[in-house]
Amino acid sequence: MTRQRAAVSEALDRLDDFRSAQQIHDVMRQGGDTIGLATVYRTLQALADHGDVDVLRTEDGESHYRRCERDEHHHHLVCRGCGRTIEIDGPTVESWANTVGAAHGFTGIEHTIELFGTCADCAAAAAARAGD
Amino acid sequence: MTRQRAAVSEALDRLDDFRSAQQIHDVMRQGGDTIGLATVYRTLQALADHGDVDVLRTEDGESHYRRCERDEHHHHLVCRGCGRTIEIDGPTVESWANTVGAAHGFTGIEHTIELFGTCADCAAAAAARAGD
DNA sequence: GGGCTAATTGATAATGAATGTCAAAACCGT
DNA sequence: ACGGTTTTGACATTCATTATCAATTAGCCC
Repeated sequence: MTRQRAAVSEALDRLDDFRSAQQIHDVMRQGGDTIGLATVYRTLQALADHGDVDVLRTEDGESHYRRCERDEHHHHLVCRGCGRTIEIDGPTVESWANTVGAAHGFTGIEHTIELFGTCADCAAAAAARAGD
Repeated sequence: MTRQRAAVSEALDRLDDFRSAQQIHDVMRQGGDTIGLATVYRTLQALADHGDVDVLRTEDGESHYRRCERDEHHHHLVCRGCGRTIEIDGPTVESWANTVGAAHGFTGIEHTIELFGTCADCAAAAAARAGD
């Protein structure tokens, strides 16, 4: 463990929604950390491999990272408006995925599941704006 | 409809698994079509917007396209070995997604679900190789 | 602490998918 | 065929990510 890796980990603790590697790098520099962009990328990837951060591929192909709270396999429900993220587990989908895969003779099933929606706060805000 | 758009559509008919825009462009050129890369990108995107092709984001951030067989919303089960793709629908997951979203006060739920596995043929081939 | 070796860092260059540009070419109703 | 609009495509550009590699640092034995 190096100073830089610890700093990335700390930065992730302060942030609580998905951010790109570059955003994390910017935040760290503004917070006074001296760290190179390449190192941020490397560290985030290492953390992701280790299962310490969640990775989300945005629609335009960027990877966004976020400290994950739980160790087990899980998915996300992300608000389109504010980016608030809720970690969810789904025994239902896990078994569904395996069943569907097995039904077609597939083994070693893995799955990618992400949910997007508008959270109650953002929906209320949108309604207020529309009411003006 | 122009000659180029028709050609892309035909190329997609011949291909039956997910290919990148560049691969499709290459195949077309080798097949004698005269078409620019930019046009392939534009056409694929238009087709995707129209729901005529499925888009899959690979792990390294590339978009892969494939003619889709059914009109309704559906997901994919893709073989890691040979790329064979099976289109699946999942009333189970659809309702699960909405239920989970609603439970957290989210509205307008959308979801991304992809399944990956090893198909029976590829599993058999792997077993044969291991047996040597 | 001093010294040693291997791993890590970071400025910069390179990569590569995807998009913007814009003049030339193709389309279409008349 | 004609004029205006749309589309095309070679090329340049953007931008996230990865490779490079010399300089720095971590880990460790004494």
